[in-house]
Amino acid sequence: MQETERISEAVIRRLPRYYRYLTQLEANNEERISSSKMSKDIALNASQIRRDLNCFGGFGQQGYGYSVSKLKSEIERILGLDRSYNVVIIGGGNMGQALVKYHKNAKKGFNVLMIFETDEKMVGTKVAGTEVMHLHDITMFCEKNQVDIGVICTPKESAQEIADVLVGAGIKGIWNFAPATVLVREGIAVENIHLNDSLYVLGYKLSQDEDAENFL
Amino acid sequence: MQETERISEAVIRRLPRYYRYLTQLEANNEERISSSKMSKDIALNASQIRRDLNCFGGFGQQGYGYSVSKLKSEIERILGLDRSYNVVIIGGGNMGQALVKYHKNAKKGFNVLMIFETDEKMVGTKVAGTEVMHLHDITMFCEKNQVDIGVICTPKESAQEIADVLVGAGIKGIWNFAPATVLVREGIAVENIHLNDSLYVLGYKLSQDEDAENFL
DNA sequence: TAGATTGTTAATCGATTAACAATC
DNA sequence: TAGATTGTTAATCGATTAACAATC
Repeated sequence: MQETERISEAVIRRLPRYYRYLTQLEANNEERISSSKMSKDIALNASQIRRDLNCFGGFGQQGYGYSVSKLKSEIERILGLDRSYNVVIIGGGNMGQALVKYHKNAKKGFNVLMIFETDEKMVGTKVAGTEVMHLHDITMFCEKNQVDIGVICTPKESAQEIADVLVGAGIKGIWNFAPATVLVREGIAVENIHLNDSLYVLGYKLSQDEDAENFL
Repeated sequence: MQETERISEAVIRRLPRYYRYLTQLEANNEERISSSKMSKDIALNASQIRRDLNCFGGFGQQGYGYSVSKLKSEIERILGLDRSYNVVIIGGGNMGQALVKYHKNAKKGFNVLMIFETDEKMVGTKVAGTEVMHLHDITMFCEKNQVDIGVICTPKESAQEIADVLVGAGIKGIWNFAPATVLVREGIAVENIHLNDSLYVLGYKLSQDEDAENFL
C-alpha cells in the first residue's frame, strides 16, 4: 500500500500529461521508455518523472526503464479512467452545448445524463441528443440517478447557488466553467476552468515578453 | 520600478482571482478592502495577498487597507486588460465555434479577426459573424494583420504543426485547447486549456474522497 | 493619540533537482 | 559481468505563512 502518504496535487496534475505521452508512444508501437527519454520529449526533469511515478509503486525496472503498456494502464487506474461517472450539465448556452457535443464524441466514462436550464424555450428540447430539463427538477433528478459530477456553465451570478444545490443533491464533484470562485464543504471536489483567467495570464505574458525584447 | 524582479507565475495566476473579487466589491459599492477581509472571502492567506499585491508596488495604506477602485485598475494595468489583441482561431469545430461566440459576447480587448479551417465546406462561410478562411492562407493573414494570439482548436495530431506555423507567422502567444503538449521557442507564451486533463483530475479527486469516506 | 492594517523580514513548509547506491 | 536505469536519499530552491515594525 504505497498510496497511504497523500499524493500532492502537483503530481496528480502531471499524470494526464504522462498519460497523453504514453498513449502516443503506444500508438507508435514503442514497448519501453526511460525517464531520460521521456524527460526530453515532454520537457520535465527526469528525477521528477521517476519520483512522480514512484509515488504509486515501482512500475519501472532498473536497467530497462518502464513498460509503456503497463505504465499506461497503471496511470489509467490511478486516474480512475476505468470507472464511469454520471454527469449533468447546468446551463445550455454556448459552453454547455459545446461540452455536450464534446462528451458525445470523445469522452468515454463520463455520461452526460441531462442538461438543466431555466429558459422555458429550451426545456423539453434536445441538444445533441441530450434532453433539457428545467432547473427546478435538478435535486430530484440527481438523487434518483446517482449523479456524480455537475458541470456549471451558468453565468457567474448563479454559480455559487447552483453549487450549493448540487452539493445538497449529493453530488461529489463540480466542474466549474463559470468565472466565479465557488466554495464548497470539504469532501467535495472542484475543478475550475476559468477561460478568462487563462486569457488574462496569456495577455500578461505577452506584455512581459515585449518588455524583454525592448530591453535587448 | 518594482517590476524589475521577476514575478512568479504563481502570483500572476492569482491576479485574475483578485480582479474578479474586486469587480464584485465595486458592483456592491465597497470603497475599501483589507487583506484580512479578502482572505476570508476568497480563501487565500492574508500574508500571501499582501505579498502578492506588493510585488507591483505599494497599493495599500497602513491602517486603512486598499482602495477597491485603485487596486482594481492597477490589476487591470498589470494584466494588460487596457490593451487590445488581435486573435485568430484555428479549427471551426465545437470548441472553436463556442469560443467565437464567447468572444463576441463578452470579451473586450480580444478581437477575433478570422477562423481558419481545412474543411472546404466551411471556408467562405461565417460563424457568429466571423469569416472562415482556408488554413493555407494563415501565414499571409497573420503577417498582414499583426495577429498577436492564435487559438488552437484543432485535433491533437495537428496542434504542434499549427503552433509552428503560428510562430513562423510572427504570433506571440498561443491559447491551446488541443489535448497535446505544444513546444515553442523561448519568448512565445503558451496557455493550455486541457479539458480532458482537468476532468481526469476531477475523477481522481472523486475516488480519493470515496476512499476517505470508506476509511471513516 | 490609539487602533488598524500594511509592507517586509524571518521561519516554515513543500516541491524540485542532483546524486548515487541498488539492481536488473 | 558491465552497462543502464531505476528508486531513494540528500541538497537546493522557491513558495507560503507567521510575526512584527512601520506608519497611516
